[in-house]
Formats: sequence, structure tokens, C-alpha cells
Amino acid sequence: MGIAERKEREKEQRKTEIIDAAERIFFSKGLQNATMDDVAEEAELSKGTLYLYFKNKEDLYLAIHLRGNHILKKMFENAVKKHQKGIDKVRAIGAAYFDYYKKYPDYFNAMIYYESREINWEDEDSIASQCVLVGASTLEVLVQAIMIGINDGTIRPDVDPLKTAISLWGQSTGMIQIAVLKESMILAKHAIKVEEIVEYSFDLIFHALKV
Amino acid sequence: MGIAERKEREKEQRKTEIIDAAERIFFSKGLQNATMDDVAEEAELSKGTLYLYFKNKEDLYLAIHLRGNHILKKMFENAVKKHQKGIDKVRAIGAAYFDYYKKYPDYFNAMIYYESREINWEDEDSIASQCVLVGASTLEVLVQAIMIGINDGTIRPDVDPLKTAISLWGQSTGMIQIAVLKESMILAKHAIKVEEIVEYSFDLIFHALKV
DNA sequence: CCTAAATAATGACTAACGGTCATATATTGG
DNA sequence: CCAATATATGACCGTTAGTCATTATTTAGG
Repeated sequence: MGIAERKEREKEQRKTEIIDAAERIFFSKGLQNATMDDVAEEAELSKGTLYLYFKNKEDLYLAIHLRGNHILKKMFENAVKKHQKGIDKVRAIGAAYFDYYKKYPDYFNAMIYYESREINWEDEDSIASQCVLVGASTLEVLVQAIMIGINDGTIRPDVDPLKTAISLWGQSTGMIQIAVLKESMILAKHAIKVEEIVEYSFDLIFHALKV
Repeated sequence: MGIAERKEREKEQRKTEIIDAAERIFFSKGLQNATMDDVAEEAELSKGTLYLYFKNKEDLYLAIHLRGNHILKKMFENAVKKHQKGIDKVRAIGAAYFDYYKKYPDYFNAMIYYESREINWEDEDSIASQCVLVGASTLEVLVQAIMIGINDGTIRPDVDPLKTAISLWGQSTGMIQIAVLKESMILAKHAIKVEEIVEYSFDLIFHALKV
């Protein structure tokens, strides 16, 4: 049955088109101000149709979030490949994270936004749980890099790979978040650039990992 | 004119009562689900009256946020007092931050929630700008502790106090945030407790500061 | 005390938005 | 060509943030 397959493809295509439209709207107007009517108009579909493809507004936003997660994972994997030593891999992941923010600030903000709210990440099959899966595998890239570093002697052997990976992840996210957020406030007042403070912060962290 | 003063007092009193009611409602139902009608009922006032005291829902929420900020600052100041050495002061601040989360998770979440959204922190006189002020003075406590540590030789002399303070702040916030958030997901799966991972993360950070 | 002016409080109302569903249109298989 | 099925529509509904004309209370002066 080629028709069923074609229909499946078309359905995926529609979904993609809707996410594209939603991205343009959400990212330009901000999630708060963007309405489902806006998205519908941008997608050249009726509002009701959106709900045939996505459970609700949050689900649609999570679909965008998921895209960002995939990109981030790819960037981590690429960063790791470029270096031999474990510590360099870890550092490259840190740099990649910051690159991600610079290149896709909207995806980064979508992440921040959603990490700070009550979502049912549990139920299977949902976009939310897919986000969790991709997130876990992204973290795994970091865990592996740390383990390689321990084995090749570039990272202190007494660090716990998983705990360290989670720490680095949380610390880096918080750092970028605060740097961006406080830019206009604290940083501008002291003439510190976002880049500068994030680099500084990363240096601090890696200083703690080195043998 | 004693009357004007009494009226001023009463006005402040009302404001406080409204914030009290709003806290109960927002914290029990969650900001998303709590309505201004709920708050009005809890405060035993009409909805219109709320808007005589607060510009909008966000403003009311920021007033709660401001309370949290004041408490946090107090806790930082107390933490600093209890120790002599700079590094110990810094560590105590870290512990105080985590204590703050444990003792006032709702305030902590209010902070996270608001740090991740578009707010006009600029305009003078607003509650938002008061939050910024208190936040800056809280950070200053940390900056001072780091400087003391550099002077008494317990902290590496080559660290930049302000940049380090901002780094620690961002990293700690991100860490607590992620630990709490991922508890049900990643942490539970690996049988790691929130306390444990946060402590671990703090150790990592302080390892980087020591001489 | 009484009353007019000023201040504070009210709640019905509006606009906007997320989400639904009966209806309409298009596609498929026979 | 015709039913059956799948897809799309947009008027409609319920909810809620925020407003404002009206009402109630308090103050100050005579």
C-alpha cells in the first residue's frame, strides 16, 4: 500500500510545516504573546487543524524544544570528535553549548523556559518524553567524554563521571542563563561581556577537573 | 498630619495582606492555575481592589519574588558572619543557598520562574527594579566574601571577585534547578539524591577556588 | 453633627485566547 | 460514480486578566 505511506509522509510534512510556522511566530512574538490563531494564520491553516496535529499549545512548543535538543546533541557529538584527550573533549562540549546558545538563542530560551515549568514528562509517546530521551543521550555524550578523560589521565580520577556530567550541565546552563539575563543589568554596569563571563566561568569549572 | 501617616500604614498593611493571600494561592495552585479571582477571594477583597494595589498579576508575583530575595539576602549575611576565613564564608553562602531552596522551595521556584521570562526590569520605582537592587546587594555579599578569601590567602589570588561571584551564582542556581527538575528523571534512575548531587557540584566548584 | 469632597472598594463587563465540535470538503477504494 | 473514510474548517464556548462606572466609606470644614 503506497498510499498509506504517502499519507504518512504528508502528515509528517504538515507537522513539520506547522512547527516551522510556530517557530516563526513564537520566536518573533515570544511564547506569551503568540496565539494559536497567529500560528494558524502563519501556517495557512485553520486553528482547528493545528489541534489535529498537536495536543495543545504546550505540545507544539515542546516540538520546537525537541528540535533544539536534537541540534544540541549533534553539536556535542561533533565537538567530541574533534579532540583526542578527554579533558579537551569536555571543554569542547562546554564551548559547543555556548555556541549553541549563540547560534540558536531561541532554542536555548525555549529550553530554559520549559525547564522552569511543570510539565508531565512521564507519559510515554508524548513529545515531552522524547525530549527527555534526547536530553539523556546528550548527557551521555558528556559522561563518556569524562570517562575517557579519567582513563587517559587528563581528568582527576576521583571524579564521578555521571555526577560530574550533571554538575557541568547544570552549572553551564545556569551560567549562560544568568549571563544573558543579567547582561543589561549587572554585566553592562561593570562593562563585562557575556562571552567573557561565560568563558571565565567555564575556566573555573575546568580548573576543578584537571589533574 | 497623623491621618496621612495612618493611611499610609494601612495601605502598606493591605498590600501585605494581599501578598500573603497571593502567596497562599500561587504556591498552592501554581502560578499558571491560580487566578486573580482566587487571590481576591482569599484576600477577602474584590478583584478590582487588587488592581488598586498592584499593576497586574505579574506585579503581584514579583512582590512575592521580592520577599524571597530579601530572605535570601538575610541568609547570605548570616552565613558570612559565622565564619572567619574567606573560603569558608563562600562555602557557607553556597550552603545557605541550598538551605534557602530547601526551606523556601516556593520562593526559589518563583525566582526561577521569573528569571526565565521577559520582564521589564528597567523602569524605576517598579517592584521589578527593587528585585534587581536586592539581587545586586545579595551578590555583593558574595563578592566581599571572595575578596576576604583572597586577602586571607584561602582563595586563589588570581580569581576575579566579581566574575567569580557571578559564576558561582549562576552555577549554583543552575545546579539546584537541574537537580530538582531532573530528580524524577535522571537522578531517580541512578539512585542519586538531590542533596548529594548538589553537594557534589558545590565541592567541584570550591575545588576550583582553593589555593 | 452635617455635608461636600476625596478616597477606597466593588463587581458587572469586555476583550482575548485556548480549545472544541458539528459541519463541510477532499480523498480513497470498490 | 458512489459510499466510506480521512482531513479541514471556523463559529462557538468557557475561562480569565484587566477595566470602569457606580457605590460605600472616610475626611475636613463649618
